[in-house]
Amino acid sequence: MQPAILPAVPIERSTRQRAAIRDAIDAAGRPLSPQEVLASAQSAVPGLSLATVYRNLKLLQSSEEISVVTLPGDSPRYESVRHGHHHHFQCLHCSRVFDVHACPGNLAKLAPEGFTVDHHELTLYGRCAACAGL
Amino acid sequence: MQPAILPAVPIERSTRQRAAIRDAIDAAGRPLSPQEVLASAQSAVPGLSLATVYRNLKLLQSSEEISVVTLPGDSPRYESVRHGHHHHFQCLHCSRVFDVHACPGNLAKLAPEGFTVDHHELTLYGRCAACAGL
DNA sequence: GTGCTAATGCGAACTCATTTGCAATAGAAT
DNA sequence: ATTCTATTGCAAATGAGTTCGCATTAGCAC
Repeated sequence: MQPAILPAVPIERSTRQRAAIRDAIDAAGRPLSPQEVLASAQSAVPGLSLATVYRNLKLLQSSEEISVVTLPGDSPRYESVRHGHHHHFQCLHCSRVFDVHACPGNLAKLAPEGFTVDHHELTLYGRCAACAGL
Repeated sequence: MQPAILPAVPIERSTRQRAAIRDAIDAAGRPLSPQEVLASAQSAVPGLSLATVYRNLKLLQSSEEISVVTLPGDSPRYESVRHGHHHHFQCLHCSRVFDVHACPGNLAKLAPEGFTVDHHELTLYGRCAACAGL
């Protein structure tokens, strides 16, 4: 239940697989699912396995290069850490997730009396630009 | 991927179990997990099983008495349908979910160019009143 | 009360994302 | 080139949540 406190552990070696995974996430500009990472990184490393994607997603989190994006009712996505506070948009048609660099802000006051707000997650749903006409 | 279209199917019989489950959800005033429904409804029907809770959660959804609340990175909760548009608060300490009857509103404009916003989900995180001092 | 069958309780089975064991491979320091 | 061991690919295993098969129980119409 206690979330593990992950010190920024240095990664030991540099491998083609890890580079491909890192590049896929950096290049995407949006949070990717493990499957999406696999598909994208396989164009650089065809034999790449899903287990390696998972292992590296965990390593890259430990080294604080990527962060997890959790969405209501869907499995986690991963994105580069550089982005500051922002939210997400999920397309109802293709299920892809995009960044939304805006925030309604000042949501603490929405909570009931006696509740303390620490942070918040906002997810917009609709059609992404690519799926708009489909 | 296509969400099943559930017609409001009438429930055939009324049982003690179903009544207890319905009452637990109605009385809670906040979305409950299947386990919470079980625990609460078992005070009325001690022998109640989790399978029956799941079966009735599904039935009560079909009959449009309850709706599902999905949260980032957590399993679904269930609540009475009567509430209108609202959001949720999850306590970081006890994991319970509460209703937030407020909405920042007008979020469609936050989406990127070419994106269409259909609806949105907002989840606040922090300490609930009961866990404030813990 | 009788009969029909929906609903229940139990445990086993399933789903799906994620993790792990293990032998083989390949960074990188020497 | 050699050595050491982190990393990989594969397949099997895990785990949490949810569903299902089946014999039994219990609504409800008659």
